[in-house]
Amino acid sequence: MPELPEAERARRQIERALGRRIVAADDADAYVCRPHGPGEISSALAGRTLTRAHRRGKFLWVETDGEGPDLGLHLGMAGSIVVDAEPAPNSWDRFALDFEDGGRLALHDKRRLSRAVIDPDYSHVGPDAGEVSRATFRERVGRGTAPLKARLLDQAVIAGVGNLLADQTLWAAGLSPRREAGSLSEAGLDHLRRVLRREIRLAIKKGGVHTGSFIASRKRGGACPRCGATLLRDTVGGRTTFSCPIDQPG
DNA sequence: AGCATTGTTTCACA
DNA sequence: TTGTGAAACAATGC
Repeated sequence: MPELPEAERARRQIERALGRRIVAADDADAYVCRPHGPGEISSALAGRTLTRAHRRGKFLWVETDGEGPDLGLHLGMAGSIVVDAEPAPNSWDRFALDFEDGGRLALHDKRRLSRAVIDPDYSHVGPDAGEVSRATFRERVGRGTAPLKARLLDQAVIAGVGNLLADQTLWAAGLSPRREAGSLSEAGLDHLRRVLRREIRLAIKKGGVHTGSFIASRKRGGACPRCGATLLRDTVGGRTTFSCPIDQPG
């Protein structure tokens, strides 16, 4: 599920764990915790306290007290953050922090594409899609010959837009996913940014990108919620893409 | 059985 | 430089 709205909800979960002393970390999954070896994250965090939870796009990091390191977290394709829940027998907890008070913060992921890293390098990540200024959005998104959707999905351009949010936003803005990014006018870019911010805000409020008004119809043979036309399915930017041939002409 | 998948990174290639 | 496509990663669901 994780796109920007899910990552923000995860950040808010992490906030519930601030101020509690860490006893140990379960970092046994060497793939999720790469490049760290077993025990490395645990020894880096034991005795520390989480102080602030941050997010840019889908990338999360948590500060620790004093000279402690940051803990970087990413939800990958299917991860979520669960605080103070009993680990079920067959829970897919790929990483966890155990607190002195008996509580627990778990990175839950049926797949294993999520990440936990000490002092993550997020220098390649662009400005957050929900906070980027109008001027910055214009100059970063409104350039190049790539399809507009590919531009939106590029986390180095702006951070946080995933496949579903991209389709939802482009549909709501009436723009074709294949539209050349650099061909949009300033007014067009401003409109796109407004729509994107609205969709992000709605998705955070309603519980995730899957609540988008377009997403329920986003399947083979689905009909456009606005005009009823059969949706177009193809591949843009390497990802399966649905759009309305009538309402997203260009 | 086979294919698709809400993400990221890397690499070959145009 | 810029962009594209594919592969790899892991595991589940249809």
